[in-house]
Amino acid sequence: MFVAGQPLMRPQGHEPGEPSKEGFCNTMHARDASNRPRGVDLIYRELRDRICLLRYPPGSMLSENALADEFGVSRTPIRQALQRLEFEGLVVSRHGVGTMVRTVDLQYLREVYALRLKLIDLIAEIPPARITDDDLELLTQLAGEARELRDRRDPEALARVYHRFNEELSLAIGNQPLREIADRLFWQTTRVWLQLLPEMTWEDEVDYIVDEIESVLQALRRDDMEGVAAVRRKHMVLCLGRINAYLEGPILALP
Amino acid sequence: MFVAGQPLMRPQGHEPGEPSKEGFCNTMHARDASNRPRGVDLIYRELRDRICLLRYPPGSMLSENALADEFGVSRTPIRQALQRLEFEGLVVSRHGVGTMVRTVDLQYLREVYALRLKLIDLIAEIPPARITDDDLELLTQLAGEARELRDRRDPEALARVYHRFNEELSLAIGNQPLREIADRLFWQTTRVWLQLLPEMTWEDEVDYIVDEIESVLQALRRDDMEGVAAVRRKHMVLCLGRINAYLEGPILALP
DNA sequence: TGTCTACAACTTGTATACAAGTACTCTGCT
DNA sequence: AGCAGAGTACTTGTATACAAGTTGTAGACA
Repeated sequence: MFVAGQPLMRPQGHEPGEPSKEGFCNTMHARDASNRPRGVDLIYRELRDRICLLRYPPGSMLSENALADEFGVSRTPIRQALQRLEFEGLVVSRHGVGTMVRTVDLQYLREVYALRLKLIDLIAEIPPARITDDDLELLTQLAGEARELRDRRDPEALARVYHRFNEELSLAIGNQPLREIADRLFWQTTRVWLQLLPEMTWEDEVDYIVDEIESVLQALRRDDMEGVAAVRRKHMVLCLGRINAYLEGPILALP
Repeated sequence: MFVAGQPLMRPQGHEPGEPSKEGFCNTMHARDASNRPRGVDLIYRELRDRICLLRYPPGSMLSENALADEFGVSRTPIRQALQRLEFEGLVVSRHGVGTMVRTVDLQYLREVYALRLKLIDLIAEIPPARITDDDLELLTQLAGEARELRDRRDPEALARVYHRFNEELSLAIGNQPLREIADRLFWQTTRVWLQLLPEMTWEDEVDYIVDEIESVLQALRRDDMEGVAAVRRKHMVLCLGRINAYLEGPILALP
């Protein structure tokens, strides 16, 4: 059945026999030479993006057969990607019925936002990973891309910018399990803002995002992680306020 | 490809078309009438227990074919369970080689423990779920079971008691995503203590656990969640101290 | 017309055959 | 002896056929 290996833990380094990779990740993602995801991971990311960019709105039915045809693979890898999306709460599968993009449960959304607010403080307390000049450069570029969208209403593009912004900030989290958690919670909630964006004033929303990116950028230049946390907290609360205004009941009762 | 459903989120309640279930869970687990897991979920839990009880020591190779034979199913459900275990960081699969129970990475372990210590405080801050008398009764019983093990050295049984203790406390976490996160982190770290238990003094370890359960019980009776957090924090730090004593470098540099 | 039933057309879940990859062994040569 | 290389016996990953389940619909019948 199983071969009893050395029952001791590995003192430091990497998995035995595993090729040395920078940024050893718990859930290792398959990547090719150019560090781009491939295989099942590529499918997973593509589907996640489609869901979180509302190309698959909540309630949509996803067909394993159709996806298999589109990606040129069999149902097996598709099912793996969908199973992962189900673990992360973005879809739900039922035998004989189909796989549906989950609608957002308000109670769950409240709890996720309450948790994310708390985690922002935690992230600031923990010594951050090193920020390179390239990272700051990318953030500057993202702020520019967002600003350019002010005169061209393109919600999906704006959402994509925000996703990249979040991805970049995630890299600064100096605690790997916390980073994984923060990412999961982000993807669980990011659809809601985009869903309500048509009801908002476009220019205001662009300005909010530009302000958030630039404020974070300034704080990062000062190595002021508490400042980053304050900015993110402020914008999250503001965003929640705007969301609350368009929902029947308030999403989050602030403490 | 997909049918555009109602693009609005569901105001409250449950998934449309989903049978009303108490304790709506994000990652819904298949259960039969008696609320016991079945199918893939049963296999997943069984394998997770075997790994965390060290019946599959770190470094062991798991054979999909052997597991399929043992559980009387094909490789497909086995692979689903293993994939989930891989998401949660307990095993690692490599094409052409096999599926190995992961050894514990010290750096990752440090980060998980640091995070768990922070989350304990968070759990206390959030309004808890209601504790029933049945829960208190179960905790009392668990303390008794642990006490009985003082004269019968049975590490696996003691670990099982502690797992049930943690499972019960998890139910008191009033924030569902936080509960899921705390559970995952628990299963990622619980092997380490058990692994080093043979080096410890058996009676002392039993006493520690009995003390933790009973102290938590007293705090719960007072509805003192901050007290529960204090007890858990204290015991986690103590446990870390004992672990540090038997490892080359300290696992966690306490702040 | 309303209702109940059987069926057909889907869906996801499972079993199985095959492809791809790795590691070890045994052989043959230097 | 030492070493290179083909081959073999495993492993996981993928494709496909089939089983199980659900839903809507057509049709018989009251």
